[in-house]
Amino acid sequence: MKLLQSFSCFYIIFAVTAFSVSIKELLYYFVISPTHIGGVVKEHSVTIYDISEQAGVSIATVSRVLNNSSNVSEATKKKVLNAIKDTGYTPNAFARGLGLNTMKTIGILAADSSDLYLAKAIYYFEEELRANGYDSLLCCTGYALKDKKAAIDLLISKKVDGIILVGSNFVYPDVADNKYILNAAEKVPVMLLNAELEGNNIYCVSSDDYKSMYKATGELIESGFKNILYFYNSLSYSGALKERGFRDAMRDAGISVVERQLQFFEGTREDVHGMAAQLEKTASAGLKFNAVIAADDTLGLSAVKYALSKGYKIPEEFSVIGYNNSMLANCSEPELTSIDNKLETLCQKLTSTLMGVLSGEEMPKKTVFSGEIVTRGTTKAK
Amino acid sequence: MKLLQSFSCFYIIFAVTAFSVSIKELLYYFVISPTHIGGVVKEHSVTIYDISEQAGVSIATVSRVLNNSSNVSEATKKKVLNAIKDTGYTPNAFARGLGLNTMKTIGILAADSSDLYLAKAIYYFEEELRANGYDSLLCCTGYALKDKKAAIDLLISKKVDGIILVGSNFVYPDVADNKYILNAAEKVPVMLLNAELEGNNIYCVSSDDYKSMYKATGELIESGFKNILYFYNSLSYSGALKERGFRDAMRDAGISVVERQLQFFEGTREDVHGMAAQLEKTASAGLKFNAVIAADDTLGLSAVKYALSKGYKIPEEFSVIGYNNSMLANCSEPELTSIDNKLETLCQKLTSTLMGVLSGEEMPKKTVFSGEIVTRGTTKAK
DNA sequence: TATCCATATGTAAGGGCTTACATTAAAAAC
DNA sequence: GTTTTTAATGTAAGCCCTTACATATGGATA
Repeated sequence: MKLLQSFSCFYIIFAVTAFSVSIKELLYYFVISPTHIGGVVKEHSVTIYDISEQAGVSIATVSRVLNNSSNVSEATKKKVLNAIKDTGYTPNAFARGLGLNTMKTIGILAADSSDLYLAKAIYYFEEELRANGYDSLLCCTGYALKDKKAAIDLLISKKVDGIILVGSNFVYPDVADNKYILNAAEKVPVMLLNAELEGNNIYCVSSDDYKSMYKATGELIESGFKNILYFYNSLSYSGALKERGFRDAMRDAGISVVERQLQFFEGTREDVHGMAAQLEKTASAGLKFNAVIAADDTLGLSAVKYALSKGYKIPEEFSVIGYNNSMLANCSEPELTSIDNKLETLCQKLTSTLMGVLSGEEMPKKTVFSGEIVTRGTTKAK
Repeated sequence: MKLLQSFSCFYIIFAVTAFSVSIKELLYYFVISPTHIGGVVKEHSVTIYDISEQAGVSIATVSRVLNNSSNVSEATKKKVLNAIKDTGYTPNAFARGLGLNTMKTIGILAADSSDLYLAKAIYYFEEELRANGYDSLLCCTGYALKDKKAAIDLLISKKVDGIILVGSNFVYPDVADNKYILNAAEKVPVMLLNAELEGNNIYCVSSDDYKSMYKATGELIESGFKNILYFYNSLSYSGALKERGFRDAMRDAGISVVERQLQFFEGTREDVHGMAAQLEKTASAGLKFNAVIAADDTLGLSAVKYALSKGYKIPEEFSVIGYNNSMLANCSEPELTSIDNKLETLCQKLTSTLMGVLSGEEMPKKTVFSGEIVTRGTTKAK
């Protein structure tokens, strides 16, 4: 039996080679045919040609029906629509995109889409974009520069109509490092959330992190705290603003700041325990602090955790202010005072700006919203 | 001056119409040229033709270099790569996709990408997919059926190679409502995370939520709690499993359950205060409970909040178990015992299954992982 | 009735890429 | 030195749409 099979197989190959068809081609057609994908045999998919044939019209007419173009009689329209329904036809977005050079897609870049704040931003963007007929291509890049570059190239090759950089860590202090954004902006509009960068075709929407942090620090000082620790985990553009806000507020209050009073946390953004541990370590290394102002709610929460573990009375003996006013602020006990930077507003504004740019309107290159301190249990009420 | 302008403009139109160019065409070329997009004049973008010219080779060779195909001499390769670098060429993914009928893109559908758990899942998927050379098209659908349908159609017309449905709320109790998934699966493989559905080209990866909940309830009972409130906010597939796990565990322990002991929370998934308020209301309506088992960490956290507000000693007088073992579990004080359903493992498995399916391998239609109770401060250690 | 238009439909040319097949040049075998 | 093989490159067709322009058809206008 086995022998017979081999034989007949050989026979076929022989017969075919007589017609000068290569074995490779043979394999191609009979074995590794690319129409066999995903476990389903993809029957040659339905195209406008099939529709045009079935409806007895030209492909141009079909296309016109699909695009709701003018000058198609009701009768033909009906015929075409029926044919579409019968065949279950879906237009091929590639072919369309190739012709139109747009796929109505916006690339969204975020370092980490699971970060509470960024996730929220992505959600708002996706929602707004969809409402405007655009889709979102999501790329999470991590925090390394070269991955960000690669992701942008990829988005551009996918012909996105615009790029949104979610979060300030796309803009670097060193100007040269931002070249990759300028390059991208030569091809499509680039939108920055919570970061600023001058450049043609670059638009920025951000919250005034400097002012927010300056004000928050000021409030802590006013309510009697002088030994304030600044706790941060990002060297981003807005990170720098926040830090400056803290420093300036301290300086303006005549309080000097030693460097180790600014604590950088290197671990992951969710590691509440690690954060609390770092505060503990800092304290036992001799630094005295009875208040923490954090660049992020998670950091703020860890400070609450630390203070509770030390038995401090919050907010009388120990105060904490977080940043972003995320749901986390409601989770600790006492609840966390936090700076709300109006994320939803920012995202809406950014999207509408992008839409304006895409339709050729003149749009503001820079929009800044101011934040607001939401007072909860970790600071004294004024 | 104004007049002069008008005049010269008229002159041009006249001159051109003499060559029989329509006004429409004129407008097309001079005013609404589609090459003028996003405020930047999109110079006719670089194609392989430009590269081939500059490198002095054929387009086929350029393509071969781009695809790392065999049989290109080092010398030509270098020439081509230089030309690419010089021109800043990026391949047009549409054209590529049109030929290959794939854009190496997977559609990710989630009801709400800002939900802590779903966001994490999306993050893992994005990461895994990228590692496999695929991109992610993200659609957030909300929780309404018809929006889910529309989103799927959209993804299919964008020729995604597969679809991942993140979260169990894509599968409905009523079989007829799931037709839309079966339809999608006729075109591309559909992957379900934390849900199950029989069907050709549908693959499910989930955690054993029934067993986890059964076990967790059992532990609460064993440590002496009988008045357990089940707190949930989702009527999803896995939601039903969890509920059954709870009910069966109670029944098997000989404890009868009244319906209002199962509390459904209708508000948003982040509204910790609303959740706590509902527990408060339930208690003051006369239901006695000294333990809460929650279908989600946020719900669990709200129970901790409630218990603290009542002055209960946790975990001795009041115990809580959450679900998902998210970062929230580390945020409360005491920290929340929670069920870890191995999200990362699930996502990895799901992605690798999808990759297998896409390359034509036979893959398991259903994979189930069991969860694990991570004991923290809201339950007594065993 | 002859002329002109508006409306409805068709024809064909891209758009940028991949790839089977054809061709050429160089190396290996004779 | 001639023939065969192999490696390197080129040619051209096809992927499925959109749309400018050409054509056909009927009705309104002169």
